[in-house]
Amino acid sequence: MAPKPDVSEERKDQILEAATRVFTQRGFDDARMDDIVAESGLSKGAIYWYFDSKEAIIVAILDRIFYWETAHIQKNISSDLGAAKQLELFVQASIEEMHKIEPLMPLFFDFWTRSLRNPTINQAIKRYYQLFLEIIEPIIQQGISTGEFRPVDVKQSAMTIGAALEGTILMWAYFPKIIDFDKQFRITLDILLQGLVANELTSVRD
Amino acid sequence: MAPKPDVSEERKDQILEAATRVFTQRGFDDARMDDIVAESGLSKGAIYWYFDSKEAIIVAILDRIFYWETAHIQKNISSDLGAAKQLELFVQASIEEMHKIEPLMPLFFDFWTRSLRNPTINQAIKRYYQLFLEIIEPIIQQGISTGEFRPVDVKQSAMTIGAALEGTILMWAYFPKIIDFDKQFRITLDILLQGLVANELTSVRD
Amino acid sequence: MAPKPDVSEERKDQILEAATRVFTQRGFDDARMDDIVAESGLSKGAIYWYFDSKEAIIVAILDRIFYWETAHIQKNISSDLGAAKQLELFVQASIEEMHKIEPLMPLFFDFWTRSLRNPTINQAIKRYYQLFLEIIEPIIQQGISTGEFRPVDVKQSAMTIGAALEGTILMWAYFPKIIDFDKQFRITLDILLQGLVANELTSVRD
Amino acid sequence: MAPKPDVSEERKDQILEAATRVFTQRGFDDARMDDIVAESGLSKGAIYWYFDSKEAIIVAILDRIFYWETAHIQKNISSDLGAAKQLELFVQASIEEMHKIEPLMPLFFDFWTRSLRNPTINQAIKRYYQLFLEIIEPIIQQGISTGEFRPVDVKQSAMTIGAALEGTILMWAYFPKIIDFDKQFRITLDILLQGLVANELTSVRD
DNA sequence: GATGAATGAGGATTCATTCAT
DNA sequence: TATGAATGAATCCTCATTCAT
Repeated sequence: MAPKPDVSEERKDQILEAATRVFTQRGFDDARMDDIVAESGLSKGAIYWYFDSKEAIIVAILDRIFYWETAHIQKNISSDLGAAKQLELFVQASIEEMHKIEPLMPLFFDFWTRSLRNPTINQAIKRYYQLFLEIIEPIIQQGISTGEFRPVDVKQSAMTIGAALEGTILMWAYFPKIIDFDKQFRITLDILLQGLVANELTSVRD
Repeated sequence: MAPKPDVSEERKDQILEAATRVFTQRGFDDARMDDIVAESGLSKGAIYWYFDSKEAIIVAILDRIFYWETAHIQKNISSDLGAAKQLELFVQASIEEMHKIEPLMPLFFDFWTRSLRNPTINQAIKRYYQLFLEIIEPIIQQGISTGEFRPVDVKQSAMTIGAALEGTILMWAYFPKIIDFDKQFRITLDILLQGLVANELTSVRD
Repeated sequence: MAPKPDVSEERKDQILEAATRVFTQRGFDDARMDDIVAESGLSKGAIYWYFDSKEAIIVAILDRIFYWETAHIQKNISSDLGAAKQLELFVQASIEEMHKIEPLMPLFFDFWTRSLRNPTINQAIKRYYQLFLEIIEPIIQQGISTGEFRPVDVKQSAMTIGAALEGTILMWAYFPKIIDFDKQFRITLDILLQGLVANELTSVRD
Repeated sequence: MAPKPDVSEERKDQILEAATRVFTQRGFDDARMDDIVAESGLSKGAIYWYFDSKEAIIVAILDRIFYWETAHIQKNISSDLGAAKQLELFVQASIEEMHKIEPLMPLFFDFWTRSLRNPTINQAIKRYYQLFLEIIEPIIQQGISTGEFRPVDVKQSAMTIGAALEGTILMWAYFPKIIDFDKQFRITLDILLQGLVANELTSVRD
């Protein structure tokens, strides 16, 4: 008899995809395990065979999303390019990613809320943002070194860029019809770059 | 006989303050009505006498916060001042407000999450952000008119500023030890202003 | 100062009328004291000033209805008339009473159910039925004595008549559109009288 | 591995029997789900696994009783017999059924009361009474055709018989010690038959 | 007499999780 | 592996009744 093929990963995918749909639609707390059972087409026992608890499913979903996201973040933007150009490329890539996970937005709100009381989720999000900043920082650093950017504080400036992008996503969740996401991202980048590039004014403040 | 003094506002405050403490600490979904009962020092019946449901309580809390916040947002920043200066003052005022509601941050995550499925909460937050933008826009408009700022798109630029500030708050929730809130806000403002002020470079791109 | 007029009875009426409306519409168990408060236009305290409990109100309503009903039952149907004629008059009077309390029918169901566990209500209903039978019995007795009726068992025959009328009311509650109440009552009386009057057949059986 | 035997019908029976005992004893509104849990020997969850709500349980009980009753009502009383004889047999069968459901009488009061506000219960009872009438009507019809009965209105006469029997049950609930159920049923039948059979008197009235 | 805010025991229902099969 | 019936602690909310004013 041929060894039974391992369907573990397949089943887990099946469950996580079903759970993602359910969570997206009803929110973590309003979603019922039975909803996931129904949506997945599996049985209650099967769900619990692959995942210890509802919370474990939530964490697994987060892991997948962030693993996937992380894998796609361009870590190796060629430093041959100018810093501004690199940031542009990075923002461009971010926009593309954003559009891919757009339908999952509701999940992120739940993750944010849950991260306050679930250390695992908190760590995952933190790591993700960290990674995000770790890409921006060297670019800014390069920009300053080459004189392309003003001698700003690298970490704080990176944080400003990251915050501006994250904030745009948040605002967009409330004004999806008003905000043209791509355009807004580019406008924001434009202003930020203008604020970073070196010119005779070192600071607007006296 | 002295007329019985109306204590209903007092009671509502009592309940909302207790609920705020409970929700902040345990999150809306993990909070139990009994926690609020215990924390408020009132009875179960009294809570339900003043509020129809647990959900009604969180809506009332949001209303109070936003009513209070809204009342304190400086709408009348003197237009005698330069646009950059006005933005500075606005950010300064925002920082001060932020510090006042800092302990309530966990609640905002709950608000964000619940706003996806509770239209009342959604509207309240939307209105608040709207108000926020409506203060920034005229300042930018003035800056452009006087030539102090580049001829940027007013609405989109206001959104950039708003998003940057909101995003900073979000990031700060994850890196409270790393981010010096006040400094970060000011750095961000500095970069944004640099990006808005008029100078020979119209755009860093191309 | 003129002595304050006693409004007790007036208030009690006010409460009982409101309660009757509420109970009729929602049933005893689904009705809330607050419904009665609202319907009566009085305060919670006032209700409890005049009645000790919800159950007391129910009993009071029953008492009023049965007192009123009882008072209207024709006890002194002239025995100068034939027994059949007397029964006819009695049924005629019953029909008229029925129409008066028709809107209260739902209450009777509640009374019936409650009488199983509330001795006071049970006694009241029992007394009422007893009274009913006590009117019919002498008529039948008279009919037998005068030879107008067959020598049936008086008590059991009275019960048959009473049961037929009560049963008609019950059926009518389920088939209000099919049953013409007045006609049905008269048909039933007709058959019963036919069954009671003396004729050569003493019994249809054997 | 032997397939797990389907115990769902068994469980439902178990629950409905326990609930019947509880409802009979305490009445629907006074009965607590915990009483049913205790009486059934199952868990709270099991009860709710099989029935959606307390209301659903009483509906199911009614359904079973009426289904069983309906199945036992003799629809095929041989028309070779005389109409009077058929009615006798029918009443005899009814008496036997009555004795079987005698302990459930208290439930019927709850059914009657709830039928006012629960369409499902209302329909069930209506259907049952309808069925009852549909058995009596053809017998009367036959009696009239053969000249055994007077030319009475079939539907109304059937209603009279049905009402008399139902009414007897109702009265008996109040005078269980006074009424000898079987005898009373037979007396009633006797009078009704006497009222239906043809003889020279067409009507007792004038 | 009258008010209505306050009480709190009680109750129906939910739902994550378990486990015998 | 997989099933789904069974568990029962937990939870929100109700509502008859009370009582200070």
